[in-house]
Amino acid sequence: MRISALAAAADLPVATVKYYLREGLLHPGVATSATQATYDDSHVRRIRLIRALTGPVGLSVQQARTILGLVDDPGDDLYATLGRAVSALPPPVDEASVDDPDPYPRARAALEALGQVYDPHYAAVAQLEAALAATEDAGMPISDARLRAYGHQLHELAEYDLERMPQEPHSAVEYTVLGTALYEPVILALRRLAHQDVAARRALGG
Amino acid sequence: MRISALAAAADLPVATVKYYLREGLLHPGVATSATQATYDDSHVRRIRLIRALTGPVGLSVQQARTILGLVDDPGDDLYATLGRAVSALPPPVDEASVDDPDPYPRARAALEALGQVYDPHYAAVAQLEAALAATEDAGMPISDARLRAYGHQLHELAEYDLERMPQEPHSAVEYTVLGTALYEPVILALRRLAHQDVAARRALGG
DNA sequence: TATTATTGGAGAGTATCACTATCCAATCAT
DNA sequence: ATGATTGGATAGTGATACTCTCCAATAATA
Repeated sequence: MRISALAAAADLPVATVKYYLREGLLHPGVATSATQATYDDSHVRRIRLIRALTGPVGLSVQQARTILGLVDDPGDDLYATLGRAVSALPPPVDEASVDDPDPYPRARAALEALGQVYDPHYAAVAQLEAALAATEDAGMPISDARLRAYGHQLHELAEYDLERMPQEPHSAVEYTVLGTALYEPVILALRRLAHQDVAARRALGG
Repeated sequence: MRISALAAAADLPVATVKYYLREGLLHPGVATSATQATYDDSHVRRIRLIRALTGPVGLSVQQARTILGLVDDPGDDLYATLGRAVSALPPPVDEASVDDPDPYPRARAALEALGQVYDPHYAAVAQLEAALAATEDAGMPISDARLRAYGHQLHELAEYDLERMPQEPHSAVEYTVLGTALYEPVILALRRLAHQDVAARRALGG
C-alpha cells in the first residue's frame, strides 16, 4: 500500500497523512526506494486512532503524540506511565510552586473526605483543584455532599474498569491509557443524556 | 470602577477586558461620557465566570458566548435551553443528513438498552454516537455490559443533580446550564483519581 | 523505450483563535 | 495647563492544524 492508497483507506488527504508522518504520530512506512515506501493495515488503524484522539477526545496533535508515545513505549512502571498520560490530557495545569505548603487545598479536602489514596504529584490532583476553583469562581461551588456523591459513583465506575484490566503489561497500559482518554467523552455524553432522561420523566410526572 | 480597576480586580490586562467587551461576553459598563464608563462587581463576577468557562471547562470564546447568552436570556422552555447549551459544548458534532433513516445506531442501541427516554435531535445523542464510534475506530469498542454499567452510575448522578435543581425558572436554567459545563471537569478529574486509588489499593493487595 | 503519473520529503502558505499592542481624540485628575 | 487615562477601532502576534507547491527520483503505462 502506497501513501495515496493509505490516504484513501483512511479517507484523508495525502497532505494530512504526510503531516502526521512529519509530526511523528504515524510510523514511517517501509522504504522501497528513494521515493517510495509501503504502508499496511497497522498504519490505517493508527490513523483511525489519531483521528479518534484529535476528534471526539479533543486532544491537540501535541497531546496525541504524547499519548501514542506512551502506548508505543510504556516503560515498565504502569503507575508512572498512567501518570504521564493523565498529565498530557486536558485541562492543562501548570505545576505548583515548590515552596507552597498546601498547593491543592480543595482537592486535598475532597480526597480526604472520600478517604482516597492519592499522590499529590499526580496531575489529576491539580486538575481537580482547578476544576473546583472554577466552580467557586463561577459562583456555583460544589458542596461537600455533592463531591462525596460524585466521588462515590465514580469510584464504583473505576472499580468496574480496573476489574477488566488485562493482565499482560503492554495490554494493560493500552487499556488504561486509551481507556481513560477514549471513554471520557462517552461518560460526558451519557451524563448529559441521563440529565435529559431524568428531566423528561419528572416533567411527565414519572 | 473604571476599566483599569476592573482589569486589576480580575487580574487581567486591560486589553483582554476590552477584548471580552468587543466579543460580547462582558456587558458594557455604564457610559458616563464619551470616553468613560463605570463597571461594578457584577462585571468582576462575570469575568470570573468567563475565565472558568474558557479555562478548566475548555470552551472557546465563541462557545462561552453561547452559554453565557443562554444564562442571560433563557427563554421560557428550560428543556430547549438546555438542549441549546449542550449543542454549544464540545465535542462539536455536525448534524446528521435528513435522509439518513438511522443516523445514530450505536447511541440508539445504547439508550434503548438503558431504557432511557431521549430526543434524537438532542446534541448529546450525536456526541454519544461520535464517542462510541471513536472507541471502535481506536480498536477499543465499549462492550454493552460496560455501557450499561456506565449508564446506570451516571443516571444515579443525574438524579442527584436534578433533585437539587432550584424551583425558580431563572435559577434552574443557570443551575442546569452552568452545572453541566462546570461540573464536567470535576467528574473527569475524580474519575482519573478514582482509577489511581483503586490501582494503588490493588497494588498493595488491599 | 518514451512518456506520463506518483512518490517522499522539504518548505511555505492559510485560516482560525485568543489575545495583545498601537493609535486616537476626548476627557479626567492635579 | 498638563499629563495620564479612557473607550473604541484597527492591526499585529504566536500557536495550531492543516494544505499547497515544488522537486528530483522512480513507477506505471503505452
